[in-house]
Amino acid sequence: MDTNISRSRQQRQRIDKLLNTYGVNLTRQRHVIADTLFARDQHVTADKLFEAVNNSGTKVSKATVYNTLGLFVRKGLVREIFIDATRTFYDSNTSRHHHFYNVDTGDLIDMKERLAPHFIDQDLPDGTAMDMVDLVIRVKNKAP
Amino acid sequence: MDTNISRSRQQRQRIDKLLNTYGVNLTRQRHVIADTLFARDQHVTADKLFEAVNNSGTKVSKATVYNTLGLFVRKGLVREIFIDATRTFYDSNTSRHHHFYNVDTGDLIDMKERLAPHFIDQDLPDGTAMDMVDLVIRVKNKAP
DNA sequence: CTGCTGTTTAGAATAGTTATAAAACTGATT
DNA sequence: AATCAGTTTTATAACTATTCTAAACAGCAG
Repeated sequence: MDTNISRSRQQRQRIDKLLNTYGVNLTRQRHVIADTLFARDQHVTADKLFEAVNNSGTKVSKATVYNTLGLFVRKGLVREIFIDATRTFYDSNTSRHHHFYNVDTGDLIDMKERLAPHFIDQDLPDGTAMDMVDLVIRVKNKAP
Repeated sequence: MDTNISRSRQQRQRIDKLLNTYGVNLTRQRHVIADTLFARDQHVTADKLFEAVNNSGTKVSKATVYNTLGLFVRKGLVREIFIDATRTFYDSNTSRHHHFYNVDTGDLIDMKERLAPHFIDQDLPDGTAMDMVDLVIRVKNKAP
């Protein structure tokens, strides 16, 4: 009966280590947020994460969820994916990959890396350096 | 002294034809909006367009600018480019091309097509068809 | 001319996000 | 141990981009 307790303890330590590695100070709020976010590889909106966090017992304000996600992005723990003006996803998988976005269902799906294009660092606008490649293939459901 | 008048008449006719071709009913508001938008190939935000339109004499509400841009997108006259939660650009050039976005300056720059990747229609998620490819290369200013 | 129908407009409302002021923490000093 | 200064974190309140909806309008039929 202590499997749950010991698993959650392990999980807690895993998160502690992760946040430390990326130079993020530990707080109660950040812990719950990270815990929920890194439970698995996922694409989540700030709002959905806010719901999930607050359903898990601990109360955290929506602003804190945003601030924390912003911090995680700056520290490199998660990646922001802008789909449209009202849909920003946070990807708990930061490895180099791109996305399919289903405009009908709203699902964001990982693209196998081999499909992703390889870019040349030459030919960027003068005086600029590559920051990040944002590739989203918008797909729609086939009519049945 | 009638060069201006005749040019604007020509321009008016060009816009009339354009909107007709794409099946957009003509109204006073749509005409000013289209006139401003298609004056040249450009990347413009709804807000900037709203300003430009209202500086040119005719008063149009911001909601109408948004509604009209939405209509133009659906009809295929312009293309939406989502940069982040607070920045949606409308591109008056709908030909197949992609973009560089300078995160320091906020400029959106066309990418020469030959740099753009060529995608395969195979390997899309099951039951889906390609809708549109959104590729934005985020660049930052080189430190001097 | 009058009533009907679909379309267009724009004021008001909404939703996602951010700024700021207050709260909590840290850790040095007495 | 208590106090204080400085810093970090939180979350309320405010903001801004966008959309909804009710009213205005245009075009057609009788």
